[in-house]
Amino acid sequence: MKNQEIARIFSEMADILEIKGDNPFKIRAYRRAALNIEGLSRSVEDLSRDELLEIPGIGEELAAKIEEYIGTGAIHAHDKLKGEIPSGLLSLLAVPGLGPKTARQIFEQRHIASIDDLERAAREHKLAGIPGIQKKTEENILKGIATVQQGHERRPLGRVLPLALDLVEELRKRARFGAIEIAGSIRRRKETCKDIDIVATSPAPEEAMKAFITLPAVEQIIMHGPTRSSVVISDGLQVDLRVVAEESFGAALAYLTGSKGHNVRLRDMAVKQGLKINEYGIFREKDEARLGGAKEEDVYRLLGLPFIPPEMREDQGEVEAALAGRLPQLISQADIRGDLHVHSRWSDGGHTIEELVAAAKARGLSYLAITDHSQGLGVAHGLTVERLMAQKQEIAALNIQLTGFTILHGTEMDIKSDGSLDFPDQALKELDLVIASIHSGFKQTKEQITTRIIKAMKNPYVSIIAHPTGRLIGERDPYEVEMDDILRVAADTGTAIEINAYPLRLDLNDSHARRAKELGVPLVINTDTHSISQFDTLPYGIAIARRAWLEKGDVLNTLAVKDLRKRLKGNKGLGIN
DNA sequence: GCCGTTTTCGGCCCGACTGTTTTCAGTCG
Repeated sequence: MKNQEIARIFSEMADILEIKGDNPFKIRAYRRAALNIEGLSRSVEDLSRDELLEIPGIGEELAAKIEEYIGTGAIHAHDKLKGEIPSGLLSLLAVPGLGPKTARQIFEQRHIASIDDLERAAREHKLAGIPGIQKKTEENILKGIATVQQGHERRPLGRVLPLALDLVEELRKRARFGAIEIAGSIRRRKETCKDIDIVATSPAPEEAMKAFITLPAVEQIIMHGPTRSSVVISDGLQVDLRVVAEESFGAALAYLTGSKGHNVRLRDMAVKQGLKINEYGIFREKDEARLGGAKEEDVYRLLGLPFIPPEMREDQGEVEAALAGRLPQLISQADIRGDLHVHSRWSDGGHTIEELVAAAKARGLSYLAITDHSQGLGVAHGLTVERLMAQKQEIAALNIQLTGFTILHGTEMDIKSDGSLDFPDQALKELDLVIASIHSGFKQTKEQITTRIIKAMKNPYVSIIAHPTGRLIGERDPYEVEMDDILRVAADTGTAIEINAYPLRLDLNDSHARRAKELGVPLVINTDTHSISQFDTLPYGIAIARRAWLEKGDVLNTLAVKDLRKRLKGNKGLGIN
């Protein structure tokens, strides 16, 4: 996908323009374009000129540059800009606290254009004396370099969200708080987050801030003011706390939830309506009269917009959809009626089918598909055809005893490296549903892997493709796959694609899932449970679905089991409705 | 460079905190 490459180029062009001191609005235009291309659900290669122009923040000039890149593999204006500053100077911008103005000064006055040289100069106090730099700035630069070297990568939502909830609980124990909410990218449920933003009210703001900066987990205080403080906690994660008055809580929550692009859009709309939005409220421009701000809804209502759910606030067309009254009714966890991807002790799961059923019932589900691994996956104790048939008997017997709950019998069948399927059709047609997925040959070419998956989808018994890119966030890159081709074939064959809720998978991701919806691909949200606690990862799958603008009707396992059987591709099974 | 029920030209979101300053620029979110 060229999107990431083009986004990186636009972002780099913005950096260079900033170092050069170019028009700030032009710089912002490049940054906005970069962000929006990065979050796009389709590859720019597949878009016509008109479709490119529909992307927020892309006009004639940038559309032409995108086309130039697709055609020639380079953008002339980018190469030209790169020639105007020394290579290496850009790398200085990676140091937190060191921006374009200072970087430029450092280069012009000391001819420093690498982080190594910068570190040496700071240690030897050779930066002091540059306008605006004294001892303290040298120290901060050294701290910033340490942060860069430690690696400040984004972390999976599945790690950061529980950590954030713990911090909130800890804060409540240590100081008096009124409202307290996690904001930022965690609230938008981005799949990875680089910091934790908390917004709160307190009857004793100073006490609240004090409690925050003295939390046991705090390793470094970046800044500490009366309404805002930032710290770094033990594992290198930055945490920001904002404390505001009750009348401002909603405005602050909206502001700190972002995204930045979304906020800019709202504020822009406000200005045009003679209003002003900041983190303290919504005000009338002419007399500064406060119109609202206690509730987040105020912000949207006063702009004449319906409430936009946090997961959609990415400046990816949600403002336009809201204006047109076309906001989707996002799916919620309560809509999910069953889980279609569950492993039992028959393969590599930790529990018996009965235990899994009890856990699913306790969570309000009304059906479950037992989908143990197939024979080829030896490490997971995959089932032979004989064991699969024995399992079928067990499930049939259990179903007779159950009321108001149905166990579907399925398999998670391996798509083997050579593209063949691990069970013969005669076995597959005995099942209620068939998941096919890849567990080997990750290093194959994009064409090979795409072909393997497409071949599986063309099998009439394959109902679902699970975790279609195989990624493990932060641990294993997705394998190369032409997702748009996969999704088109899925739509043609009626094969469902899974959103795997396991926090390190989240596969499909949000932008692929949004594209799937556009193409009319049926989707399912599954936990891929191997142990009972994993049922509780469902909210992460829901989060991805909501970020993809999915509605209840887009997801098959919101259906009652009877209707699910009608919609799932493959054998309708012999089971009980 | 984008964008338009105020505009096709002239606007473009807003504030906290820090360090280095004698009143503010730079950076960040």
